[in-house]
Amino acid sequence: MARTDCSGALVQQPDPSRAMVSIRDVSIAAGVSIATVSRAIGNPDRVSKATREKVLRVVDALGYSPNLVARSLRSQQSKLIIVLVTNIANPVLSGCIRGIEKVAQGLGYSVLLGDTQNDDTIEARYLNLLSARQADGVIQLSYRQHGKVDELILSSNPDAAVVNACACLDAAPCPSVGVDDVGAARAMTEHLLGLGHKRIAVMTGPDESPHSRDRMFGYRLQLRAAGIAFDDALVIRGEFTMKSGSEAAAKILELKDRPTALFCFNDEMAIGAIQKLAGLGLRVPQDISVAGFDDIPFSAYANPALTTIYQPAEEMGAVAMKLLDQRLSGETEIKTVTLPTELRVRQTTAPPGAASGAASGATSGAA
Amino acid sequence: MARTDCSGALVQQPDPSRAMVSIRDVSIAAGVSIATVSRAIGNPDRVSKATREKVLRVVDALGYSPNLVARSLRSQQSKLIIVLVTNIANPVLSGCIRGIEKVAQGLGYSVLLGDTQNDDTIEARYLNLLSARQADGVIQLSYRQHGKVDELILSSNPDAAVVNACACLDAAPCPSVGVDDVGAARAMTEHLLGLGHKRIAVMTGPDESPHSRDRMFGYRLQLRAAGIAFDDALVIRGEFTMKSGSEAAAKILELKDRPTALFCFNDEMAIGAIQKLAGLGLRVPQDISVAGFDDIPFSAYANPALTTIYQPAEEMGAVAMKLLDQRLSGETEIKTVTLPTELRVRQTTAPPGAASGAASGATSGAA
DNA sequence: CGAAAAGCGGAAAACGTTTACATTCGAACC
DNA sequence: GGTTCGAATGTAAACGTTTTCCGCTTTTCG
Repeated sequence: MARTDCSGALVQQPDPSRAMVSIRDVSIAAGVSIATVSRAIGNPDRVSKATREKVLRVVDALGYSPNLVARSLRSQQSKLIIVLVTNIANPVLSGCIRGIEKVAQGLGYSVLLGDTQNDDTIEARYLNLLSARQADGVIQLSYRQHGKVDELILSSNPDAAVVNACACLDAAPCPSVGVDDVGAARAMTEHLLGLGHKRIAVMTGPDESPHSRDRMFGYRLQLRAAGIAFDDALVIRGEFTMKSGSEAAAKILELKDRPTALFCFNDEMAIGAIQKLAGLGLRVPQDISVAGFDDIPFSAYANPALTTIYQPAEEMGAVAMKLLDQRLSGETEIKTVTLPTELRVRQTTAPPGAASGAASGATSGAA
Repeated sequence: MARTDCSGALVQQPDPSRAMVSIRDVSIAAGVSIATVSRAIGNPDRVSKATREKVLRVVDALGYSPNLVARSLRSQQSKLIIVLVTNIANPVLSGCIRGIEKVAQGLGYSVLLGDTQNDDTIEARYLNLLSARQADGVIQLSYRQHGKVDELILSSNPDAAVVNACACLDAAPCPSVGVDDVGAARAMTEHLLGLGHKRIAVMTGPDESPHSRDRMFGYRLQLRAAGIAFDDALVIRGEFTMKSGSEAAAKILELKDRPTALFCFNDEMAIGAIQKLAGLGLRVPQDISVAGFDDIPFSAYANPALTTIYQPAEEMGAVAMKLLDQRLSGETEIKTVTLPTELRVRQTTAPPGAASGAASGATSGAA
């Protein structure tokens, strides 16, 4: 009897019996051997046209779809890749994931996402899928550096199909894609210096993070280039979250000679900081300029719109997936790709003590 | 020769030979049969203590880890589940995913994330993993209703292991978890009415979205309860994005009798709308109140902080995963779980024409 | 002390494919 | 017309497990 689903459409039921139809069923129904069915599907030129069509008709009629598990077992590859990410809610990382997925589609891979939550146990669980042959490769998408990936995979098997993205470029003994954190931080510092700021505070993430380290390095380099002495009192430590940015911002007011600009090492921090500064009666950018890093989607819509550094997240993901595919195809060279960032000047930065409201507004937020 | 990884640690190499070590290798090295090795690992009580320890020692020494593909083939389950999501960058959905992952961990499942980008082809690709036995079940996490899930899976196999989350509760012929959109929209409308607003505009998402439909229904219900006639001119259509919210906000000013409040059906829209309204010279909430829906993390840090409806995203994910597990364990009853929402009054809503700045500030954003 | 029961471990089938090798058959070549 | 070659298809091994069915040894109990 014909069933009607909730959308009201009349639906065919190719396979009335519950049991899964296998290649054997197809071979019997088509009157050929199992091998011929397999060939008709995977190597169409190895069977005659007549046979191929007959088989494909039966495949259709029976609603057969090959058991990928069996195929994996036999062919020793799963066409599955794992993406390890410390925090799926991070906009940069999720942009990167989207880039990975898009390229993976085209290359015939499915993407298994593992949210490690910065937990070694969970990370190890996912990596186990690699050694258990349930996945072909791994893209590591995170700030953590000495996790299980290094330990479990690369050290015991330097040829493992691992690629690094959105993390430090130099340390990992595997192909990587990322941005020039040092250069980008220099550009932002230069922008602030160019506006006339002399005392520029920075808000940094955890010391272990290579991003913290590299951005700090860029900041110091550019200060030196401008002949301004680095002042450790202007360094505020926090985490890469809005909450932490909000909390840490209070320390700004405690400084005796209050800085006129604040460079936060990511946008969430900056957004949290701006909220707290506004609550404390400081106007941004009139009383203090604030800059971020990442250009997450919300930054363009923040009020005022955030000056920040754009990272090509989606493109990083795309490149990472391509690198992984090359690796899986036998490429052994360890490539490192650096993608360009872009300074996006919006409304949170202005000359110190500027009477006029917003900055020149060169790049408006809402595209 | 001992290798040193980038972190400087000296690393053991349990398996110097490149080839993967199999259960057969273990059985030979331990001097037992393959069956015994399998039992020692999977059914520890079925072998003697002495044998078990001997085997496990060898397993350790050789660095053996079972081939999950072979195990899947034999045991007919992959311990993999697929999460289909229309947009991974959506904060509600990524919160939900996190909830799924947490529960999945505990139940021994790994999570395969599929970003469908609202594309039927991609969705079908992922669903194919189900029929190909590469995955055990699916959690559909999206607004789209008549996609391939209904068509391919449920209609031809009503018992398929599919669970719906964050979507409409009534239509899907499968277990679901979600919130009471109608009730939540009523609560928000009541809040605005309670502040004294008479002309409340709404900004809705695509008409196909069950969220649009239900939230609109709640809005109208509450208007009627308050004896206020529904005015179609106050309905602005858009998409659930900041960009769309920003664009649609311009229409507010074109209305002849300008509304004093704007209820956006998600937070992104509201954030986009506020940005545009501010740009047009309207102060929020003094000149116009704005409310959102979802309570994404940024809303508490927006300036001013957004009044909105909190959805328990992570908990929805957790429940969805539990429902799926029940389904996979043979449960056939189709359960529907509704989780409570919460009205979070922040700074973007105030009485119409209020001279004072912000609202009472009952619930401050930064927790 | 003998028989039944229980504990332990081995042999082999099965899961559903892919593919190397074998077979068949017709066509082409000398 | 016989030999050779190539195309088309079939046979069966292999992928690495889990698990059923047995048989052997040891214990338990009458």
